Amino acid sequence: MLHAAGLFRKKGYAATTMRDIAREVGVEAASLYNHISSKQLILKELLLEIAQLFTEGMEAIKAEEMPSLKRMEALISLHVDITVSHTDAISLLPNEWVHLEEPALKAYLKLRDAYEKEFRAVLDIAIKEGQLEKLDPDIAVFSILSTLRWLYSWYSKYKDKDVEVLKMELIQALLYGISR
Amino acid sequence: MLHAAGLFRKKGYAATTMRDIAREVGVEAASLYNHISSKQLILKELLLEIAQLFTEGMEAIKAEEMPSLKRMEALISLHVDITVSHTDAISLLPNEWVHLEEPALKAYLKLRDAYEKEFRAVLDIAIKEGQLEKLDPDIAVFSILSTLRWLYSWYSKYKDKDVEVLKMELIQALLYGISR
DNA sequence: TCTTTAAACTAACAATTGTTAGTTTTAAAC
DNA sequence: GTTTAAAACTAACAATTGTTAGTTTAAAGA
Repeated sequence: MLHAAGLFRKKGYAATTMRDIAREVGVEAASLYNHISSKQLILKELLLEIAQLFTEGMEAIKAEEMPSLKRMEALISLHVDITVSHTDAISLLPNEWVHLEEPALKAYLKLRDAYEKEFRAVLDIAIKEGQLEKLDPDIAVFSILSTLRWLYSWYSKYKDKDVEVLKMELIQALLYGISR
Repeated sequence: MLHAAGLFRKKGYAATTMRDIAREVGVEAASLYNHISSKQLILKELLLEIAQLFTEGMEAIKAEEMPSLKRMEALISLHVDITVSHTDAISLLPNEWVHLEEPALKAYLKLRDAYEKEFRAVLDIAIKEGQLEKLDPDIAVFSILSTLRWLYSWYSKYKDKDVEVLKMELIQALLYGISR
């Protein structure tokens, strides 16, 4: 599973063969089927696991009582935590989900869209409360999420970076950089 | 070529077959070979054309005399212009370049790395001149480029948006949002 | 109208794909 | 030491892949 994630990241789902994965594991391709029932299922489990982590993280943050700006900070922390702990798998979110087949595709998109909607809701409140510069919320949410989505590739080059420092710097750049 | 770009974007290079492209064009797969000599060459031409556009744009901006902050603005405009005029092809830059074979791969990476280096140099000067908040330049360049890279997917949802307005908003969010 | 050239077609190829069937090995439980 | 179950193996399959060869059609120039 971890081997597959690394290969999917490096070559993409479609270009990764079961024989590639098997070679990485040190086994013949057919032997993989004693452990998983299809290539497609590997992708599904990887993507839905990450999506689940985000969904649960969002639930926890919504449940806790705090100012909306602190909520934004918590969301950024959440992205950093998942990126650090699941670097390969999270790299599949931006693009490889297109290879999901139904019904997994619908399930994944449902989680993703719900997450984005809630992310945006938190940002909207922060803007409405006047805690962030008055700028197009569309642009703001897109800009912040772009950076957080791409974080995995940046993090791979700075693996020794302290995670808490990274969180602070991102919070600074993405939130307080544009706060008044 | 444009058909191929659209399919590569939607399904990825590896998962797009020559028969897919042919169907889109309204022709049999073998007929494509009267016009291009291989699938790989389509990818190479698409990616290197975009890389060339960025390289030339950077050249032009470097050649002109202006304050470093205006230079950053010009770079953002460049990204927006290329994104708007080549939305499908630019979507291949973040991931699909991994399917380039040598020697095209080296050529592409050379252009990309040179561009990023020069982008970073412009930002460094702006920071050194005290025109931008004092923050980790690594994070700043990563954050700005992430947003600009993902712009194509955002733009696809807001195709009717005025391009000049979009440029201004992005400049505001990415630069003056963090200026002092 | 005839010739020529570009571009379409059909048919097929060799290689690679995900996956299955059937068999042998490994290793833990008794 | 035997039994049992998990997990490896070899061999093969049907489908799909990029691409080539050879042929027919379309269209433009003479």
